[in-house]
Order: sequence, then structure tokens, then C-alpha cells
Amino acid sequence: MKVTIYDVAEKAGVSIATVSKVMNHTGNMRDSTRLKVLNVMNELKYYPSQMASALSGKKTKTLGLLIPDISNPFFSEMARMIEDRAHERGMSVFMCSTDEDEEKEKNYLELLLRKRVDGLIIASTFHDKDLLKELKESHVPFVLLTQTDRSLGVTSVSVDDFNGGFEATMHLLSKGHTNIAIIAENTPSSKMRIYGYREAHERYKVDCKENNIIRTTSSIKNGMECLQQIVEKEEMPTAIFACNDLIAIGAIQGAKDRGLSIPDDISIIGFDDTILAMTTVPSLTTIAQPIKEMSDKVIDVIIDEIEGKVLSREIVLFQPTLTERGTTADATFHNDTLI
Amino acid sequence: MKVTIYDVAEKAGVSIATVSKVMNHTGNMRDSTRLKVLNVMNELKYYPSQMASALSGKKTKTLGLLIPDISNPFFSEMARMIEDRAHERGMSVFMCSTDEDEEKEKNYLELLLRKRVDGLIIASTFHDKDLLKELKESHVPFVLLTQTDRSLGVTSVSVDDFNGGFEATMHLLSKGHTNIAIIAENTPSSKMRIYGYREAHERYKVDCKENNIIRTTSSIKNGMECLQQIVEKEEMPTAIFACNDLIAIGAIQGAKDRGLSIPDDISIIGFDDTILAMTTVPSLTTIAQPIKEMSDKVIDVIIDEIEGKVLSREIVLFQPTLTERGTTADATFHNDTLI
DNA sequence: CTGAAAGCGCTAACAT
DNA sequence: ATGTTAGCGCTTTCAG
Repeated sequence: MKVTIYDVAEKAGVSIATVSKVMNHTGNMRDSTRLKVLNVMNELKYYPSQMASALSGKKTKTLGLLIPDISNPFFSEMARMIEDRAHERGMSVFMCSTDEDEEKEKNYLELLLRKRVDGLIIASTFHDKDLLKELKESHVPFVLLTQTDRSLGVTSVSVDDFNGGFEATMHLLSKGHTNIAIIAENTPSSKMRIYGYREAHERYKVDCKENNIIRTTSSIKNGMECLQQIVEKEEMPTAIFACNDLIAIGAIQGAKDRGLSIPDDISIIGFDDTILAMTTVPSLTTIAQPIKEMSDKVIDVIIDEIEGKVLSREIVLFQPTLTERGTTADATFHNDTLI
Repeated sequence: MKVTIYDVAEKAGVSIATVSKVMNHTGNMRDSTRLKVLNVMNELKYYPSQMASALSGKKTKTLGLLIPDISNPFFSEMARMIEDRAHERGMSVFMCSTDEDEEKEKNYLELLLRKRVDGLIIASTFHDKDLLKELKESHVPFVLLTQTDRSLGVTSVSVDDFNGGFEATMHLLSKGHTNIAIIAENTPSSKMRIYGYREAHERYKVDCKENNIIRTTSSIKNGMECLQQIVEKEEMPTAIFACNDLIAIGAIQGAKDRGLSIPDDISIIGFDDTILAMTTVPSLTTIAQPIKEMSDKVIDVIIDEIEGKVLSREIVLFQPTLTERGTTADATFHNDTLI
């Protein structure tokens, strides 16, 4: 039923070795035989089995990508860039959404290992670090994306979260805001963004109230809920640094629901610069991650690893850039006219 | 280096056949030996090669998914649902973004065939129908998603575009709009939505001007451009039916740029109900596609096909539902005060 | 320039 | 209850 190398060989009147050679552009042979084989391959619509090929020593030419959630715009945009770059480099990508769930992470990791992917890109923050240690021992190349881990000794590609948090906060402080809430996730990158947030406060010598730091998980709904918490504070902040666009949008909606106008009554800055940042009104000021660059880099790194060009395991930090749009403005102290 | 079935067999002191049996839960054996093997598998961190297994007759347990663009929220949301359902059913999904580009469609199709996926879900509208015909002959099961093709004789799962277009337009007409522009893509589904748009006009006995039908490709930018065309018409429409949320958002932004207020000056309705519809202000009235149901169905269908439960090749049409939010309002005839 | 043959890791009869 | 063995489709020496 399935056409195999034998079918091609037979019909072309050559041996399977010859067919294999024309597929792989290896060895020499008469142009006439090459042509003959090529023609038969077309006629028969022969699609060489990648499995068979991989089984007999070749690579699978496929990469595994573990991300929290492909339906999250940040990750889907990233996945797309990764897919494109991978294909430019002759590899394909198997994408898996883990929801940052330990169980799923484990299962998907195992799945990808069984599929014998040539390498892995891990953008899901494994809570069970042991899995990663085992992975390291398994000698399957992998690189971390969107996160870094110094103890593991693998290369990682991510955005400079500390500086991103710093820049976001500086932007707000520079506009005169001194009471800035931050809505963060429970992730290492959010942690660094919080440090950046603190650093900026220090730089401006403004007090950084502990209870202005709010934690949640990423979703519009949670962003809305956090806004409520923020509004209910005795001294309401005049600005919010949301650790990603999704949360920022939730905050925007929560604010609108309460009749707060943005950016007049409250400034909001996001993080990521996904497509979502372009859809709000006013559009969202946010810290842009260089998704394209990061994707290209992560693919190039993993391919280098696969090809055995052993590099010093580096931590690559891309610089985020402030993208000022409409949701941030000067603190005008008229927020006391509210409520 | 890689641990194989032989390593396990040797260390457990059994034959590879026995190991294979415990992996596949087939055949009988002493509990003690099963346990012994299981333990060794753990110790050695043995991950059975799916390739080898598939090569020797078993399925690959993987599905190919061809979509236009994973970074498009509609498709990423769909991909996620598909991924989840597939995993519930014990299959994994290989996702590919084609950009509806003939070249990429061909390449990805070939890639997936080489990977010997058990089945394909095709949500990219192949412009080269011959590829699909060949695919049909290759006996690799596939189902169409988001589109239907009666001549192919394959089952398809999609939304009732005709009715969606009809409902969207009826909604607008029912609010008193009689000059409604439609921004459509050059796709079969848009075509059906246009028919629905016509049908609604007929139902309301209002004239349907040909030049109110605008074509473009899906993007926010194009949505903005189309709005410009619309605004420049001698008799400016009071409502727009955008054939997807992305275009609708572009239209919204274009309108805002021109100082038009929504929905007072112009009503806009989208299609899809992606996350984007929730992020605009006001949030977008749109025709919701039952993404979850469609995803579940498409997976169930393809798996049935793979398992040889040959069903009558059916055209499954899910009903879309009007989701009224803030961008549509009654026509108030005050649009003549503009400009 | 071309072919024969030995694997690659696993499954599935068929033996024992 | 377990083991032997012949493939699965392809790559790759090694001969001819």
C-alpha cells in the first residue's frame, strides 16, 4: 500500500542503495540513472519514511517545543517565529502546551523523547527541576527559553526581565508616579521584573510599598480582579505595572468598569507587546520583547548544540524596549477627585 | 548511548520479546517478571522509540494539523483545543503554519506524510486542489476543518458560514442599518458569509449594493485600510460586517483614527469571537464560532477514520452564535453630521 | 558506477 | 510463561 524504497528501486530497475543515494545526494552515479530514479519517485509519489531514515542513524530533524500555552498570544507569536526559523534551518517543530503543569510537562517531555526529537526548546518553567537534570543526563540537547537556570549549565535565551521591570517602572516614575502597583506572576521572570521594579524605586528614591506587589496568574480575568484589589487600597496607586499584556488588559477593563479613565486616572503599562497591545483603546504602553530575535537565536543555539559545536553554555539576555503608546501619562494628582 | 529494548532485556535478564510485552500490556507473564522489567525500565530511564515501534507496524499516534497561521488567535485557540482533545484520545499533534501559501502547503503536506502521521486535519484552504486529490488517493485519512469541499468526498467540520453571515447581517439590519459594508477575505468561507449577507438583505428587502462588498486579506492593517475605503464612499455605510475579528479590530482602529465613535457613528460586527474581541473598547460584537465543539468533533472524526470506522463522509456544520457586545447599536441617522 | 548485506529498535507470530 | 526470529524502510560500508 504505502510506496517504499523497494517499489521505487524495482520500478526504476536499480537497487535500493541507488535510490537511497539519489535521495541523499550522496555518492556518484550516471545522470541517466539519477534521472530515472527521480522520475519513478515522482510517478509513484514516493515519500521516504522519516522514521525509517531516523531509525537507521539519521536525525529526526525535529525539535520539541514546550510552552505553557499555545493559545496565549505571546507564546503563539513566539511559536510562529520559532517554526519559521526552524524551517529555514531545515527542521520542524513539535509544539506542546504544558499549562506549566508538572504532570503535563512530564508527559510531554517523555513523548518528545520517545519521538526522538533532536533537541528541545523549553519555555515552560518546569517546577520539577529534577526532570531537567535527568534530561541533561540523557544527552538530548536542550535550551531554555524565556527563563534561565544557572545551576543546570545549559544555555538559555530570554529577555532581560530585570531591566524590563526596571524600565517599565522608570517610565512610570519619570512621569511623576510615586505610588505604583505591580501585578506579577509567580514565575522566576516575574520575580526579576519585581527586582527591577524595586531598583527603579531606589533609583528615584521613592518608597516601594510591599503591599503594592500583587501576585496572580496570567489571565484577563485575574487582571481585572487585581485591579479591584488595587482600587480598594486606602491610598490608591496612580499607576500599574502589569507583568504581561494579558494582565494589563484585564486591569484596563477593570478600570473602565469602575469608570476610571486611562491614562488620566490611572496609568497602565504591560509587558510582552503581543498583538493584544494593539487592540485596546488607547493602545497599550508596554515593554516589548524582541520575539523574533529571541526565536532566531534559540533555534540557532539549539542547532549548534545538536551539531556538536559545543559552545560555552551561555545566558543570552535580550534587551526589551519600552513601547510607549496610550495607556501611560503623567501623574496629575487628580485621582483624589475620584470615587 | 541511547538505551534500547536490548539494554532493558539484558539487565532484566529476559528477552526483548518479554520487554515488548510489558510495554504493550500484551501476553501473559508472571507478575514478578513484569515487575522486574518495569523496574529496570525506570532505572535505565528507558523511553521506547516511537519510530521503531511505528516502523514495525504500529501507528505513529500523531496527527498533522495544517493551519494558516498559529499566531493568529483564532487558529491558536483552535490548535489548543485540538491539542487537548487529541491528547485525551491518546494522540499528539504536529502543527504547521502554511500562510495559505501553495508552496508551504505542499512542503508541509509532504513533511507530514514523511513523518507518517496517522491522519491529517486540514484547516488551510489549499488552493491547489490536486494536492488534496492526491492525498485522497494516498489513503492517509484526513478531514477538512473550517472549510468544506463536496467534490472531495471527505468529511469536513466547519461553522455554518452562510448562517453566520446571515445572522451578522440580520443583527445589523434589525438595528435599522440599511447601508452595510462587508469586508471579506478571498476564501470559500468568506464567500458563504457574503451569501448570508445577501440573503439577509433580501429578507429585509433592502438593496445590497455590490460596491459595499470589500475584499482583503486578514490583518488589522488591512482592516484599517478597508475602513478608509468605506469612509470614502459617497454614501458612507452606517455599519460594517467584518469577516473576522482581526479585520474588525482594524476597522475599529481606523474609525477611531478618523474620529468616528463606535457604535454611535458606525456599528461594527466581527466574526470568530477570539480573545481579541474581549480586548477592544467597547468590546466587539461578533459571531462566535464554537471552537471547542468543532475541535472535539474534528478529532473524534479523524480518529474514527483512522480506526477504520468508515462513516458516511459527512459535512458537519456547527451553528455560530451572535455574541452581542458593545460595537453595534441602532442606526441613528446622525452620521450625516460627520465630516 | 552500482549492488549486497548488515544493522537501527521494535513488534508479532511462532516455538519452546 | 518466555524466547527466537523475521521483518518494518532506510542508511551505509564494502564489494564487484
